[in-house]
Amino acid sequence: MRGLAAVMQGRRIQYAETLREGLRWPFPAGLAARLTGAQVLGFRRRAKFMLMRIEGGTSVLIHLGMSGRMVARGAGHIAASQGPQGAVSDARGHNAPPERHEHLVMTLEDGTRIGFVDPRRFGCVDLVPTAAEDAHRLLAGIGPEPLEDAFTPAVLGAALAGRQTPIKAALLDQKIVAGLGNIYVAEALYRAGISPQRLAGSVAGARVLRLVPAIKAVLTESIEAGGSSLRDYVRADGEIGIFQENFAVYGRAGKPCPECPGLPGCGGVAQIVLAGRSSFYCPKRQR
DNA sequence: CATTAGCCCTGAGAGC
DNA sequence: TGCTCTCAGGGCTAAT
Repeated sequence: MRGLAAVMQGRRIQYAETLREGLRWPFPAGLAARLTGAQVLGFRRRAKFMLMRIEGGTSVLIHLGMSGRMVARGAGHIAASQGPQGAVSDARGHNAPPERHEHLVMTLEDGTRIGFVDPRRFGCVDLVPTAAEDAHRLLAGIGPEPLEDAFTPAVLGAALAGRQTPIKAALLDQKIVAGLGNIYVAEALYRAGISPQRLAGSVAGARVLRLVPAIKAVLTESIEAGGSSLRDYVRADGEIGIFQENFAVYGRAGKPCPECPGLPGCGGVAQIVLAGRSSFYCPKRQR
């Protein structure tokens, strides 16, 4: 979102075009027309959704899903494309051929072209009145923002109390806390020394006191590193985030965790499936 | 109500 | 080289 804001905030969208009917859901009627000619007023984020305020009291709600990315190119911006499609890096403006899996294109007056690229099409775009952003059906009921001061051990502890589901599943539940995904849940639980299998209701006392700062630290550090770039994700400016280099457990099955450097009898990071998702943890450090 | 399985998609990598 | 199989930053919906 910060990358997009740097490119789009205060600028006017000269022309917008949808290149297919929709992604996860059909694009809202008149999306391209609403974007065309509108000035971009500002951005905010709620959970994993970006909200782009444009003229006319409208906001554009954007979710990148699993494989989505916003790509800015032309007018001096570095292309985010990679591989064989990299040849379009010096293409400018709206006449450039669409990148593979580019579904929505916005061209600014200076020729910058911003594309929503999403191979798996799990992402979504919708329009919502700016005055009622949080009333959108996809945002209603979402839990507290983990980086805000209001997210305290007391608040998380209350949300987890009585829950019989594994803490891993509870933290992925956006109604309990907003914006955590599979990677950051794994990393936060590692730092807090909590097993992903532990029942959520039993995460209390000292464990919640460790978990809340662990969540805040993981997210803050990753944002500072530009995010985590696995497979196809790149930021709007084409640079990749580098937080994946700091993963302690995610994707590191069998390798020693940072705190247990190859001790005899230690099998290293374990991988199990919880809530339908791969979970990585150190059985020695996480209880 | 709380929790889980299925499903929406394409692409990359592993194994044969 | 090419095929098949499995898995991947998410989250809605139906079933249990």
